[in-house]
Amino acid sequence: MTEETARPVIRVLLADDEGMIRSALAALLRLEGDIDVIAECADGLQAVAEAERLQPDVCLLDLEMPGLDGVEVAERLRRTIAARCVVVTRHARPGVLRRALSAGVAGFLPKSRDAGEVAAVIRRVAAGARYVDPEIAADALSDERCPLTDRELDVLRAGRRGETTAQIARALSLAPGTVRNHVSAILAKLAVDTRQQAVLLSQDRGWI
Amino acid sequence: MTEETARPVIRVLLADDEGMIRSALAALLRLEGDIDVIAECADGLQAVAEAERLQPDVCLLDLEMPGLDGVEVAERLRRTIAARCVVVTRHARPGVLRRALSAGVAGFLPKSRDAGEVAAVIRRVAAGARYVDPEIAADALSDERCPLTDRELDVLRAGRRGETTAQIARALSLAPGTVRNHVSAILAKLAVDTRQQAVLLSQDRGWI
DNA sequence: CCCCGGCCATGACATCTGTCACGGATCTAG
DNA sequence: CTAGATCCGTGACAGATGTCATGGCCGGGG
Repeated sequence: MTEETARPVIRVLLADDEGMIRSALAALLRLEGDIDVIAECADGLQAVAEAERLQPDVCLLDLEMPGLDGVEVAERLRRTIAARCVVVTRHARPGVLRRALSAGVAGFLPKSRDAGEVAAVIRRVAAGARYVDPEIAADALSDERCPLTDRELDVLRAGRRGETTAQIARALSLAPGTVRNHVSAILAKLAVDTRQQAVLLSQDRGWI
Repeated sequence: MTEETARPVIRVLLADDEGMIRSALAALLRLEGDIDVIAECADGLQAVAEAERLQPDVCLLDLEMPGLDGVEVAERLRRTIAARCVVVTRHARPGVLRRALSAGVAGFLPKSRDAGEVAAVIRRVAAGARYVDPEIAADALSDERCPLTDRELDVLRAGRRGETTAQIARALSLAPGTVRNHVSAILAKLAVDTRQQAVLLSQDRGWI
């Protein structure tokens, strides 16, 4: 980089629970002259803490992390620091993208893309632009929004591990019959036959 | 590398369905003087075809791939070419390790490890040694084997997406009552309450 | 040989789950 | 205010699921 003033070093925080990809991305980014990886985090809470401490220019956040996921991290950081966030995800679905954008995320990149693109996206985002993967963006335009009501999503979430009706009812302080009713509505709306299929479909779409 | 004769270049085939980690690993490995990435594959079938065509020294295989998974690829290659295989996985469970070792895999590395270790493992494996992640190996020694019978595993697999009893019965050419009986045995053995919990537990343990 | 243990398969029965019709609460539009 | 729409909560009913007892089939000992 010959023009340090025109292109100052971009300070990047990296968060991904998968050690191999985290370290690989960090190594590749460090090869770029204008990018400085100042922190590597393995979960969402750590990412928030380090970001608030170090005030990076850009946060590169994996979506799937224990504790807080990438979008939740971005949402918290929006209120406390000025960093711009890029969310990277394995399962890039329109629902997830919508969630990310409404959390103020500046970049959205599926892990199916080449690692070489990451540096380019970081530069664009650091320069104030937004970047959304074109393919996902196209999908998001012509897709169906989640047809489930809030309470139905609660029920689905409470039963996503195969919990029994009685357990869900206890967790949400409802009568078992009410839970069954919600489940019934969910199955009808999603046009599937069992709870498990409803859970899989909703996870696939990024609704839960 | 000053001694090319003592350390000839290791020809590596790389297979991972996640483009970002595949390209990142390829880029890092190419920085090593003694490693040559000769192929990058996105799924198991492609990996088998390319391996048989190019005869690599080492195959670095992701476990989770569409089509054939990493262990299945290793199993096929064992009979056709001399390449040694390293399996890399996100969910490193004792059951998976056992499956991998009985397929003749020479190296086993979870994705929680640092990307820098990959090159070292490739060198050791290429030199004829075996490498198994010490942490997983320790787990594998003191663990419980799958208590389910073959037929019970069939039923579990056939119902892993939330299929209905009737659908499972049709898929396996059984009476619905028989399927319910197997399911009942599964739930008792795994000490869980629903099919979905049984599926999740078994996937977690690497049994299906 | 016969018995035993494991696995697979089946039908009857009890329980759980999904469906339906209903009432109450809240919000919006007219 | 009232009508309509939407969502939440509930109980009664039918059908699917899980449990149990039973029998056939094989392979390994006594």
